[in-house]
Amino acid sequence: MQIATYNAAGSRARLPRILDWLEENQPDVLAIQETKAENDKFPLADIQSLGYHVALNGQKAWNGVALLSKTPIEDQRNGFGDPEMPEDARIVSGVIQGIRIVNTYVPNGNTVGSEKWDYKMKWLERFRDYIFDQPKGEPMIWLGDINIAPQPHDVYDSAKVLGGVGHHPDEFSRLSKIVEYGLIDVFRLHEFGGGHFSYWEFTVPQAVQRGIGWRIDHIYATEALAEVCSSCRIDVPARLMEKPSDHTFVVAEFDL
DNA sequence: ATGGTTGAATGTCAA
Repeated sequence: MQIATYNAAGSRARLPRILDWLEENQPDVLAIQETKAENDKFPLADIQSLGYHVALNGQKAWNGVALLSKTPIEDQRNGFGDPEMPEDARIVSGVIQGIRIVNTYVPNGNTVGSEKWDYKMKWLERFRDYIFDQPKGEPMIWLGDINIAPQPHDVYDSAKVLGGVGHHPDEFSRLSKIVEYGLIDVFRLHEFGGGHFSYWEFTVPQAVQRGIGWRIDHIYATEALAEVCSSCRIDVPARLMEKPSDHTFVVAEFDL
């Protein structure tokens, strides 16, 4: 089973990239973030025509997540389902082939100390409870744009950006409390070194070529699933194609 | 390097 994640930075603007990648790679599941479209504006028919079932949690202009699957998606759940939390479209989850798949677009945080930063901290704390509410012992995959590069070698220059958004101790501690549930970052089962990134800022010229990137798009799996994860790769060439997103695809293979 | 680029929406915000 191949499962992938992609922050599209606009599902309509990125439709050619999405369709090309689906046709070429034929993943069983693709989790998309930043669809930036209300559900009725998502390019549903184009994706369905490639044989995918789609679960949507969209909103106008910003955020928005989608879950694509070759097999039916059961028990779709959008958001936290918590009246205490804003209803911005950042979570879509469903059960695919018996596995609970949770696709998230974690808040960016903008600037350390800002209102958006405070929301990111609150969101991560609430998401810890969301994960811990999942039945223990059942297989689960959490993937998406995590907006945190948790280790020094997950960013191009840790010393330079440490303490800023995306590479801050307050993010590290909150992410740790989520994965304490028993979630394993499957990319790090296969790659131990630096220089592997999934996101490069639009505003940095030749960022990919210069290695100025971040690994903030992750795939986490519960232990039994992680044990059968045979590969996890980042599709860097897809970031170099025409009209790319600022992120690229991360894909993991599970031998089920 | 305090600008730079992009998307969605159409003035301006978010990333």
